Amino acid sequence: MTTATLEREAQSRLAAYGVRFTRGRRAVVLALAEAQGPRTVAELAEVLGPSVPVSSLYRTLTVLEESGVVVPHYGTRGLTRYELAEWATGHHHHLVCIECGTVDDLEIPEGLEQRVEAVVEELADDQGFEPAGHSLEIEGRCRSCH
Amino acid sequence: MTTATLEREAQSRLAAYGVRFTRGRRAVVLALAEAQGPRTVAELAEVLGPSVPVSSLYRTLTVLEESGVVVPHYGTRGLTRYELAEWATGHHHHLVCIECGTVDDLEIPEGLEQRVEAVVEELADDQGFEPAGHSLEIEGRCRSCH
DNA sequence: CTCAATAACGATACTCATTCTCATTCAGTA
DNA sequence: TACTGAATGAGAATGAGTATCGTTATTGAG
Ligand SMILES: [Mn+2]
Ligand SMILES: [Mn+2]
Ligand SMILES: [Zn+2]
Ligand SMILES: [Zn+2]
Repeated sequence: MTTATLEREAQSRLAAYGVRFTRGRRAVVLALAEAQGPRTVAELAEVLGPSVPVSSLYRTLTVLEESGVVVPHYGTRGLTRYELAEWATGHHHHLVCIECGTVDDLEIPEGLEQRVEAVVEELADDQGFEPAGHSLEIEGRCRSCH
Repeated sequence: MTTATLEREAQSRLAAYGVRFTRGRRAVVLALAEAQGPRTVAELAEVLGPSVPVSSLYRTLTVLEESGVVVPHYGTRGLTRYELAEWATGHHHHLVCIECGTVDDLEIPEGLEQRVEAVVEELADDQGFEPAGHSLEIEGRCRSCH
């Protein structure tokens, strides 16, 4: 997805939610587009510098989440991470380092993906659970933490 | 697994880690054994009552985690949950309610489990990642939150 | 273009889950 | 029983995340 398309889509979702696509919001969306996995507020603050103060960063991420532009990820100790929603990234999974906490994106083979989805539908139904998505994460030690 | 076996195993792991299996630690292990999914400190405190003060509960869970008796679960906003490790529960997955945050245990068919494991090994290897486990979670709305 | 009206921003105070500290109590051993 | 390190528990400290509120930027009517 090109940057222009990404911006247009984000713009449109924010508009549908009834808010503007401001400079700060654009900066956060673009920073997340550069990332190879979900990012913490601290990591984003590092990349963005003082142009987006931390209090604004938190508020921006909340707005982006509520408008469906980003999704939160809670897979690592004590820290919430954010990434662009699946309309932007495509469906994918994660490698989570249990040592340093970094999270990287990961694609899995289409065949497995389809079987996972089938099982998700079936099991969820059995339990009176209304499925909205699934996450498959591989936990272990990343290259740097071996 | 019987309560007696569970206690013996927990005992042994704590001993290997060099600490005692005290009354408070036993109470926490048994409370987790009763649960149908990972539990927050607040939920455990509710069940355990004042016999295990919150500051002790946190410390106890840290010790149990370090000795391999319990594992943390970070799948819901802002709260860490704990459950008995897989040697006690068997390998399983979770249903996570995106509305109320409750998490329930879930078994998946053996066939899928094996395929997931095969893919985990293969993909992790490709990425120079040393896999230690995986988690497959179904997100959606639970019966009470439909 | 000017001027309200409204949205967004940013510094700061606050909340609350979790961790730390330290004085006290407990358990194992001689 | 007395000694000693482990464990406990009350409360203080920490820090990620949220709420507040005065200021600034954007919008659109006139
Ligand atoms: Mn991702
Ligand atoms: Mn579980
Ligand atoms: Zn790592
Ligand atoms: Zn629910």
